[in-house]
Amino acid sequence: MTYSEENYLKIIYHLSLNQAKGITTNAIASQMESKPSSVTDMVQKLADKGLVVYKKYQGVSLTDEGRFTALMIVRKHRLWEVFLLEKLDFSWDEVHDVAEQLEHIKSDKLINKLEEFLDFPTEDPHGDPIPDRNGKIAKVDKKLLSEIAAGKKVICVGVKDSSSAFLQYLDKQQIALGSTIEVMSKEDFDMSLTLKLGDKQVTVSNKIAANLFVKTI
Amino acid sequence: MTYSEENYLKIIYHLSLNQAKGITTNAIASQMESKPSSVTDMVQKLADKGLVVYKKYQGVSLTDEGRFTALMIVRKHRLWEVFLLEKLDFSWDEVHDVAEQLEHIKSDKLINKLEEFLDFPTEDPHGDPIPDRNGKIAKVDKKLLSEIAAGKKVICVGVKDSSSAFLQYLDKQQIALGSTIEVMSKEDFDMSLTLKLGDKQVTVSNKIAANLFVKTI
DNA sequence: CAAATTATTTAGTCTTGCCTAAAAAAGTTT
DNA sequence: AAACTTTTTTAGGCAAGACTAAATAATTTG
Repeated sequence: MTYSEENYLKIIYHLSLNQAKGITTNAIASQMESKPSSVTDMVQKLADKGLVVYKKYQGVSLTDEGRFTALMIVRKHRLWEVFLLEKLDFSWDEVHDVAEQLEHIKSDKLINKLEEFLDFPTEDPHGDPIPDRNGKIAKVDKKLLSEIAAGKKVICVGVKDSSSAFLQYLDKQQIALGSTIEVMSKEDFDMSLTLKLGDKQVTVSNKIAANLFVKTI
Repeated sequence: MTYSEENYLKIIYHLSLNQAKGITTNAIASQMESKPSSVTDMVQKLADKGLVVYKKYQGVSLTDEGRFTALMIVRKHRLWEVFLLEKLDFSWDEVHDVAEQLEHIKSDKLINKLEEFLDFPTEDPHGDPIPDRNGKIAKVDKKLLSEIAAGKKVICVGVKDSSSAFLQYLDKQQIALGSTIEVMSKEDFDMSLTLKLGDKQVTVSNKIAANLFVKTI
C-alpha cells in the first residue's frame, strides 16, 4: 500500500460520507488537487487490488477491505492529532499538515501503543470519532444547518450539494469544513439565517442552509 | 528533499564516521540494499543540489549543507527512538524500523516540541548522541568491548550492530545501556571474554565483544 | 609493466504517479 | 431527437528512482 493509494482511499472514504452513490473521478481529483485523468488511472489500480468498485462513468465506491484500510488511516490521523494537541501543545491550525504525514506511518504496534498512551480517546479535537482497531467508528449525528435553532453554535462538517457553484459560494463566504457557525437569528418569512462566522456576520438563504451539514458542539 | 534523498544522505553520513575518505558507490549500495549504478545516479543529483561532493571514481563526501541535513535526520531518528522506548514501552530492538519511517516526517515544530516533551535527552536508547537543533553533536569516546584489557571495569554505552538478533541476545544476557561490565579474563585462543555482570558470570565470543561499545570508568 | 580482475559509470528500460490533449460518453438544450 | 456542453476516459508523455547489461576506469597480480 503506497502513500498515494492511501490518500486516494482516505479521500474516497470522506467523500462517501456525504454522498452515498458512486464518487466521481472529478470529485476525487478536486480533493486531491490533481486531474480527473490521473484519478481514473489510480482508481483502476485500486479496483484491480479489490479496494474499490469501479465502473466506467459510474464513479467509485469502497469495498469492505478498502473501507477498512481507509478507516485505519483515519484512525491514525485522528490519534496523531490528539497527540499533537494534548502532548506537544500544537494549536489546531498547526495539526493538520503534520497528522497528514504521520497517518502514513506503518506499524500496528505504534498506533495501538499510542492509543493506549493517550488513554483511548474516542474523539479527535474536532469532535470527530476515532475508529477502534477493528475499524468500528461511532456515527456522528450531523444535521443540516437549516434544522438548527437560533442561538446554537455548530461546526460545518460537510455539504449536501457539492456543485462547484455552491462550493465557490462557500469559499466566498469563508465557510469551510471545520468552520464554527453561530446561528444568530432565523427569518420566518423565507427561512433565511443570519450567521456569525468568526467576527463576521452573514445572511444566507434557506437553500444554502439546507445544503450544509453541521454538527452541534 | 525526497524520502530517498534523505536516506542517501543519512547513509553517507554514517559511512563517513568510520571512513574519512570518499565513500564509494559500492559501499552506499550495499547499505541501501540497492545497486551501485542506482547510487551513481542519485549521487549525481545530490551533487547537483550541493549536498555532496562527487568526482567520478573518487567516491562521495558530504558538504556542510549535506552534513547538516543528515544530522537533522539523525536527530529526528534518535528522538523518535527515545519516544518509542520511554513513552510507548517499545523494547530497544523494536524501535529502529518505526524510527526509520518517523525520521522523514517534515516539521521543525514537531521535532523541537518532541525534544522538549522528552526533556531534552542527549542520547538515544542505543547510547548514540542526539544532535541539537543546530546540528551540534557530542563526541562519544567509546571503545569496543573487545579492546578492553582483562581486569578493567567498563560501562555499556552503545552497540555497533543494532540488529534485533543482537539486541535480543543482549536482553537475554541482561546487558543494557549503563550496565557495568567487568572483564574477568580473555581467552587467547578465540579471543572470547569472561565477564562479570552484577553477580553473574558470562562468557561471550569475540564477535559479541566486537559489537558492544563501552566506556572506561 | 602488461594482463586479469574488480569497481564504477553509462546506456537503455521499467514502474509509479502524475500530466496534457484528444476522444468518447453522458447529460442538457432547443 | 439533434446539437451542444460537460464529464470522463484514453492515449501518449514525463520525471523519479530503481534495475540489467555493457563499457570503461582503477587496481591487483603474475
